[in-house]
Order: sequence, then structure tokens, then C-alpha cells
Amino acid sequence: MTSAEPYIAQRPKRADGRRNYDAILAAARKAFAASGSDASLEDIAGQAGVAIGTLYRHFPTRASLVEAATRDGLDTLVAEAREYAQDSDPLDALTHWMKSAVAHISTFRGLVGILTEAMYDEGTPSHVACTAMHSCGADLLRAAQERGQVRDDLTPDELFDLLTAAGWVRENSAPGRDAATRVLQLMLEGVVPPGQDSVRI
Amino acid sequence: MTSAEPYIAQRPKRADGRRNYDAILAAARKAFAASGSDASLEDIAGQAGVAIGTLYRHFPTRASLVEAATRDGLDTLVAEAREYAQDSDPLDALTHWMKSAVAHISTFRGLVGILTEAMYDEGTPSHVACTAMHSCGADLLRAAQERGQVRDDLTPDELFDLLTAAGWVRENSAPGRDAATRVLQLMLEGVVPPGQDSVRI
DNA sequence: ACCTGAACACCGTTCAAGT
DNA sequence: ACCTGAACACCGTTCAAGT
Repeated sequence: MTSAEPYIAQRPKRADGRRNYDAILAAARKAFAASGSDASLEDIAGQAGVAIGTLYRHFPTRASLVEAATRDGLDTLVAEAREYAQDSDPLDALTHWMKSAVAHISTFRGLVGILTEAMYDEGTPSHVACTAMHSCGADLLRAAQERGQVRDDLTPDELFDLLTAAGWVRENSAPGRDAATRVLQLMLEGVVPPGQDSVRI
Repeated sequence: MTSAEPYIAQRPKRADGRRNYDAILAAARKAFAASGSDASLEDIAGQAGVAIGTLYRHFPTRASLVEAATRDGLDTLVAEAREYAQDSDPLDALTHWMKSAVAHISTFRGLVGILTEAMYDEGTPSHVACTAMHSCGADLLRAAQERGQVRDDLTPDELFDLLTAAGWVRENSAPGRDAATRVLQLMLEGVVPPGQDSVRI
């Protein structure tokens, strides 16, 4: 017996279906940006000019709609990892990618939570995107560690934790201050100056 | 004209009211722990053995119920700050308090988000608790900075960002790994070893 | 294969009636 | 001052009927 596969939305072949699919996706992205991942599905259908049943036909669960709405962005992030890996300085590659990752995983309120859950739940539409991200991060991390540029007790899971933490700050911090970038910088450099004894928690 | 004050729940004087108030609070804490801050209010009323109207009488908004359910814990946190301030080592005091703060602001899923919003919104029941926390952290931070134990470009707002980021990880990380403590440690010590050139983001 | 919208379910919130 | 529960509103989700 195979475990239940998550439903991954597919762009229909028929012209009318494809038109509606695209309209729903566009409306969803707008609604997620404005109201977060728990935006009203009825509103989204209305904005797309389709009946609610049509939305459910293409995207049977909210998670499948979120996955479809964020698919391109997360694919881009994976592509960036491959580009940055060409960089002569692995630490530069890692930090640039981390900054981009934070942006892509927090494009709207609620996304980071969905992706974090998806990371450890295979029955979730965004799970494959998350594992792809995870392994990209792991590759860049390992390269930097091999050069001694990053502490070698940092694991890929922990890197993911740092990214989601910074992403959450980006989703939720008050506007007017780029809190997430600063948090990322503090994570990388540390709060306690090198001169001090090691911090005991 | 005075701006609208948030409603802060008060324990009733009449015996039957006080009994219900306490029962609702106990049920709410249990429900929040199990289902997060968006637990069903009907369930909470049912568990407390009261009608839904009674819950609304004592706690007219969900935020007021959350505030009442977390009041004791956050008061404790403020008291701990004063204790730790007696410590001979300001950095120890700060790190211990930070660890406790992370625990207290993430006692159930959704709390960190509510507190973060409350920090910057005066019209919110938890706002006063948040500013108290904020100023405690600022005091401990300043003491550690005066001894040169913490980088002096770190602001109290940024300290709060770090705490909420770690708290969010605690709320949302997969069980079986104490991800939040590790994240806190990484924030304090940094990901990049002292030998490296300063990190460019 | 795809679309529509009525129908159902669930839950948050209010309020008139009661003690 | 406090309690009750019916009533209303809103929204997610399903499904029979239709093209």
C-alpha cells in the first residue's frame, strides 16, 4: 500500500478551464498578499469571476492553492541556489541565497507556517518544494563549512529553522524597519562579540 | 479625546461570576494548549460548563481571553528580570532571561503572533504586558552592553525581534528536537566563526 | 471535462429574556 | 450583576444538475 499522495494542482488542457485556473491563481495571489494565507476563498472565486465550485475543482484544498500560488517563486529560489553555487566565495553564495530564501518563504502572512509544516509532513502539497529548498540550503552550507567559513556543527535542519524564523519576522514585523534582514545579519554574526567567553544557555 | 482603551478582563466580585470566570480561563488554557490561539470558543464555553454568552460577558474579544490566560506567565517573566538583574554577570542574566522569555511567549501556537502585534498596537489587551517585557529586556540588554559583553548596536526592538523569532520556532518546530534553544544559541554566538571577515548581506 | 450555485455545516457574535 | 440559549451572519465545503 502506498501512502496517500497530496493533490498537486495542474493547469487544465481545455481552454476555458485554463483561463479560469489562471484567473483564480491571480486572484489568490492578490488576496494572500492582502489578507494572508487564510484569505476568503469565496472572495477569491468572486474576484476571479468564477463560482466557488470551480475554485474547488481546480484546488480541492487551501494548501493546494497556496502551493500553486507559490510554486514559481520557490522554483526560482532553487534555480538561484545553482547560480550562486558558481560563486568563488561559498559564504557569499550562502548568505545571498539565505536572504533570497527569507524573501521567498514569506511573500504573505501565513506562508512560513505552511511551509514549515510541509517540510515535515509528506502528505502536503508543498512538501516537495520544501525538500528541494532544504537540499539546496544543505549544499551551499556544506560548501561553506568545507572552507571553514561556517561553524561545522550547524545542520541543514537548523539552517532551515533560521530561515523560517527570519521569514516569520518578515511576515509579522511592523512596517518601516527591515527587521528580517537585521535578524538574518545577527544570526550570521552573532549577538555576542568574539572576545567574550562562549555563551552558556 | 482619549483613544479607545482595550478591554482588560477583570475577575468578578460576585461568587457565581468568579467561579465561571475561573472555569472559562482554565478551559481556555487547556484548549489553547491543544489547538492554539484560534481554539473554538464554543468548545471552551462547553468545557467550562457555561453558555456562550457567559464567555462573551467576561471576555468580549478573543484577544481579551488570550491576555487573561497569559497574564500570570508574563508577570512572572517580568519578575524574573528583576531577579536576574541581581546576577553578577549581566550577560548570564540576559541569556537566562531570554531563554525564559522564549518559553513564556510561546506557550501555545499563535501566541507569539498576538504578542508581536500587541507590541506595536496600543489598542490591544496584551499591549501593556508587551511593553513591560520590552523594557525588562532593554534594561538587561543595556547592562550587558555597558560591560561590553553584547554588541552595542543591538537595539531593544531588535532584541524583541530575536525573542519572537525564537518563540515562533518553538511553537512550530517538529517535536523531538529542541529547535528553539538551538536557534537562540545560534543568535547569540553567530553562525560565522570569529576568524572570518564580517558577513556582507 | 468543466461550470454553476443551492444546500448543508460549523462557528463566531449579539441580544432579549430571565434570575 | 450575572446567566441562558435562540437567532443571525459568515464562510468553508459538497454535490446534483447542467454545458
